[in-house]
This record gives sequence, C-alpha cells and structure tokens, in this order.
Amino acid sequence: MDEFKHDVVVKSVHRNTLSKQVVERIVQLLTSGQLKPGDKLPSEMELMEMLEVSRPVLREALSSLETLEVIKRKTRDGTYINDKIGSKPFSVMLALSVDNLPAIIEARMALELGLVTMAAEKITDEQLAKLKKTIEDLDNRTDNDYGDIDKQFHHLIAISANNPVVEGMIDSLIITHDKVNSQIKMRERELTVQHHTAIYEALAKRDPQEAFTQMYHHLSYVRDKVLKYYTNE
Amino acid sequence: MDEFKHDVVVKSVHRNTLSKQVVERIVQLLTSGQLKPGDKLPSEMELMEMLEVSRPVLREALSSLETLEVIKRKTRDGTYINDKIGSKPFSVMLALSVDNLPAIIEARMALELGLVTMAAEKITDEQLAKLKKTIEDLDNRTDNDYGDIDKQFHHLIAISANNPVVEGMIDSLIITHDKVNSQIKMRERELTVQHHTAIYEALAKRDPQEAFTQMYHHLSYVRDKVLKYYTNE
DNA sequence: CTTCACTTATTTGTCTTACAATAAAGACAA
DNA sequence: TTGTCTTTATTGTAAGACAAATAAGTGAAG
Repeated sequence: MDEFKHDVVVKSVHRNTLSKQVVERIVQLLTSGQLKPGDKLPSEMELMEMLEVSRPVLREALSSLETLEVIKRKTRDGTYINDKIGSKPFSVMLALSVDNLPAIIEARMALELGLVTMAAEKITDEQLAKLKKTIEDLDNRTDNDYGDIDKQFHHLIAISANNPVVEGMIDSLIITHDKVNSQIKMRERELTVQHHTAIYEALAKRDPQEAFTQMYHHLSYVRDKVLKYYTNE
Repeated sequence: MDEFKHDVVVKSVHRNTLSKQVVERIVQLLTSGQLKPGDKLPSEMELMEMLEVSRPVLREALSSLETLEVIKRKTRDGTYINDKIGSKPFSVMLALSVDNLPAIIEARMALELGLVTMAAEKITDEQLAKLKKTIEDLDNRTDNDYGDIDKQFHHLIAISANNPVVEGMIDSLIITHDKVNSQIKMRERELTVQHHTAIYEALAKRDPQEAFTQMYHHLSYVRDKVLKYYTNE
C-alpha cells in the first residue's frame, strides 16, 4: 500500500509538505461548496482522523488558514469559516515591499482609480453626505495636520465601492502610504480641498468617467510630489 | 515575574496565540528593515532560543509565513525571505468569495481599470508588440474558443503596469473569472477584437485617460453580459 | 422559579522528545 | 579533476502529555 503511494505521488516543483496539502484540501472544500462561510469545522481530533495526519501537521495547516483569515479559531469552542476576506494578510505581505515606496504608491493609485470608478456607480446618498463632511472638516482646519481626514476621505470612497474582495486591500495600502504622508509636511490644504471637491461632485453625479478623471488628476499630483520628495531623500 | 506578565499583557480583541506573536515579530523585523528579501533566517533551533518558544509554535508561525509566501523553506538548507509578493495567498483567500460572483467580477474590473491606466504610462514597445499579436491571433481564430487568448491579453496589460505589489492579485481574479467564461459561450469574437484594438491603440498612444475609457467600455460590456447570464442562472 | 456561583468536561494552546527525510558539504578514490 | 560515497545539519512528521480557557451543566441561595 504505502509503496504504491510513493510511486504515485506527484513530485511537483515546489516542496509538498503535508501541512500544505491539508491547506489545499480545506480550500478545495470551500471552492467546491462543501464548506460555506460560517460553517464550523470538526474538532482537531476528528480532523486528524479524517485527514490522516498528526496534530502538529494539522495545526500548522490551521494556523496558516487562520493567518490568511480564512478560518477563525476559538479556544474550547471550535474552528469556524470566516465570511469575508481579511485585511491583515495584505499588510503582512506588503512587508516584503516596504523598501519599494514607488510600487506601493502606484499600487494604491491603481486600486483607488478602479475603486472610485465602481464607487461612482454604487455610492449611496448617506455615503456622499459623509464624504462631503470630510471636505468641510478639511476646509475648517486651521493647521496643516489633516492626514487623518484625508485618509478618511479615501477610505470612504473605497467603502462606497462596496466590494468585499477589494475592501481589505486598500486599507493596508493607505496605511503604508500614511507613513510617508507624515514625513512630508503637506501645505496645500486648499488644493486638496479643491481636488476632493471635484471628486465628490463627480461621484454625486454618478459619473464614473469623471470620477476617474478627477481622481487621476488628484493622485497623479500626490504621487509626483511624494516621489519627488522621495528621490531627493 | 510571571504575575507581572499577566498584568501587563494587553488583552486585545483577538486571541493572541504565541505563533501569531512570532509572525508579528518576524514581520516587524521586515518592516523595520532588519530583515531584507533574500536574507536567510536562523535555523529553527536558533529561532526557538531567540524567541523563547517551542518548536511547534515556531513552526506554526513559519508555516503561516510560508503560506503567505513571505518566506520560503528548503529542507536541510534553511529559511529564506522571498523577494516578491506571491499570488497563491490571494487565490486561497478568494475561496471565501466563490459564491459571490458579482463581487469577483467587479474586483477584477476595478483592478484592471487601475492597471490599464498605469500600464499606459509605462508600457514598453515589446509589450505593445505582444499585445498586438494577441489581437491578431484572436482575429485569425475560426472558432469561438478564444478564452486563453483573451486572458493573455489582459494578463499582458497587468504585467505592463509593472507593479510587483498588484501583479499577484490580478491573476487570481482572472483565473476565477475564467471559470465563468468557460460556461458562457462567447460568440462576439469580432466585438472583442474591436474592443481590444481600441485599448491597444490607447496604450500605444500612452494615453492613460483613453486607455481607461476603452477598458471601462470593454469591461462594462463583459460584466453586464456575464451578470445577465448569471442572474438568469 | 429565578439567579448566581461553582464544577465539569471539551477543545484549543503549548511543550518535550524522538525519529524520518532530505540534501548540502566534505571525504575519498578513480 | 571528477564522480561517488558518507557524514551531518536542517527541516519534516509523529506521539504523548499537560495547561488554559470557556461553554455547558449543576447545585445552592434568594
């Protein structure tokens, strides 16, 4: 029996550890619809028997899935399938690119350009009102320390796109980008208000093209400023 | 000593297992620049001592990081930090949204709209030539089974945006979307050629706005068609 | 009967030890 | 120098035990 197994095993390019196979197996249960978000998985003991692996192997797999925020484990209770894509995995992965600031800025830009387009199709009146408020708040500031308000504006737009798949990504990017904003003392509050207003009005008109155009204008400006500062150290 | 520890421990909202703390610790080493892509981590034994955890805990953490494709482990050799963001983690996370086809389609749409904009700024002549070739291939097909060529076109554009951060995401989305394309027998090959040509020409002109507009036109059409088909079951 | 505190038992979390598998590095012979 | 073999360090897997946490059941007090 075991001998056959060794012959049959596909020696793929990348090392196939048992825990990886367990991860794949559980993911497959998800994609095939046998497991649904919210479902409770069997206990570790049962899973060990079902999958015929030792507990460390199983736990390495579950730990991986938990890090990916695919499952959620509760002591003494059990393991549950999450219902939405998490954001922490992205920030962890982004750690690999911390030294590539231009790439992060462009990634955020690309994502936001797409999101603002989708947002223009779907944004609600309440969300528009909130957006407007951030602009007013920004306009009323006397100092130039408005990083949080700015972030809020962009975050609101991302939310308004109302897409659970992409939602997690953008926050990680905005946060990373935030780190830079704090370094650069922005002084063009009025210009920011102007840009944000133009974007807001495009969204209010539910005009995807115009929303994109205004956001592109805004982000291009920000990017060039940051990168110019960045290359000069 | 231990009593103090219990008082000090921050009882955060989410359960803080040791393995999670180890993950955070290593990620922090990355973000702080003490670890760089390509670096080799100490052996498990050394890490155990450094971090003062048992081997299973450490291995759960390393397993998680490997699943996130942040590190790469080689038997008998050691653990290395990867240099680029992987794509598998995304496809795993996407498993949570398999039953939400509209969200996946829109996510892909949002991402591609951003990417085509960036691509227009950065695409090389070689990449343009490759793009043109996919259109010609498509035009020369006699049948309507051109899913691969279509995918290749979009993949090329994603590559042309030349952004390591986003690169991994798009493939997972395109693949998932692919599953749908195979179901729907597309019959508008000429229309696809027309759309792709328009996008290509905008890219050739290095015109981000126009590239966006044409891509938006194309993807809106595709989305509406797929969703119409989807809601009718 | 209700409510609260206590006990119990189940499940996840951690540790220790041991051994297997792998492949890099060195030793040795042709 | 080259090829083969042995060694050895490192990751991969397993088994067993105990700790910690908490949901659920139990019983006593009001």
